[in-house]
Amino acid sequence: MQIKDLSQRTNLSAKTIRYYEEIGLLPPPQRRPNGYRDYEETAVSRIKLVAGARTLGFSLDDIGEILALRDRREAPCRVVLDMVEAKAAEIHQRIAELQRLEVELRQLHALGLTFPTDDVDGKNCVCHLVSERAANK
Amino acid sequence: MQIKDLSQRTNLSAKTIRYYEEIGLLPPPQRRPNGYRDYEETAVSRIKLVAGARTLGFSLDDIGEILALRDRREAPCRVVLDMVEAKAAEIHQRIAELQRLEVELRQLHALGLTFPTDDVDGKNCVCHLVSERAANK
DNA sequence: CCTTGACATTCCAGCAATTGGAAGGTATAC
DNA sequence: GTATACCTTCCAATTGCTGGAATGTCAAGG
Repeated sequence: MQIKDLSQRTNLSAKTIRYYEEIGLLPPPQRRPNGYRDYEETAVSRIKLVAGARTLGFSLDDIGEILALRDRREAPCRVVLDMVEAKAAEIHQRIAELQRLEVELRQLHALGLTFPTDDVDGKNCVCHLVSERAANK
Repeated sequence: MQIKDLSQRTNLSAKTIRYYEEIGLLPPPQRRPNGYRDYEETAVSRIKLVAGARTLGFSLDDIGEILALRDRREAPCRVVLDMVEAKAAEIHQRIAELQRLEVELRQLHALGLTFPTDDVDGKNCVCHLVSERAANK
């Protein structure tokens, strides 16, 4: 299987697949006499695991850990389960932060509307409000 | 004013301030005879604007735009107001994405718990579920 | 006078996860 | 022979810093 085929079957670009190989996530495949990479069927499932984990928000580092377990013939399921839980918690927290930020932006916008919009020095407009944030936070 | 003083008054590291200068967000300050940067009072408000905008989630590119307006003596308030609104919308969308992701992670975790945790080949455990995501999304 | 410490300077490298492009080789069809 | 669609490697860019190395400056204290 050429890299293009693998790419199509996993929805990852050939570029990305080569990159994963470079950083050690994928074992270097056999090469054809012409130097082309020649993948076996097993590469598909390995990459699918990587791609699936990526879309769930896991870092390549995390994924490397999972694959390392599998390569040592230890079942990674327990670890993956824990990681999934941790990632959910992490995202939960990230959401909370972003929600706070959104509220703040909306408030800033509302307040900014009550100010003139032609204040070059920013002494009395939304820009001033932005500047003042630095000190308060 | 030395860079350290400026750093303390803006809560940005000296490293960061130098970096901002390097990418053109801050004008190169005067130098003392010994080569040290010597800032004027105006630098404080400029950096505060940058820092405030950063904590609101704006990119340095966005901020560069704002500062460019100000430097041309055009009031940036209108533009900033629009940017604030756009950023709020952007974050709103990001939150929605993350919420979908969190739900998915929680569901995956719940489902994964019903599977054995000692499946090395990943044929029947949470790992398999992760792999399958790639094809479906 | 010398040393110590806290400043300052520049430049180089690295993080994460790709992506883009250049420069070149190869395989297949027409 | 040539067009095209692959393939290869390597280098650079993205974003926003941060760390470290190597070096210079300045003030205080013994």
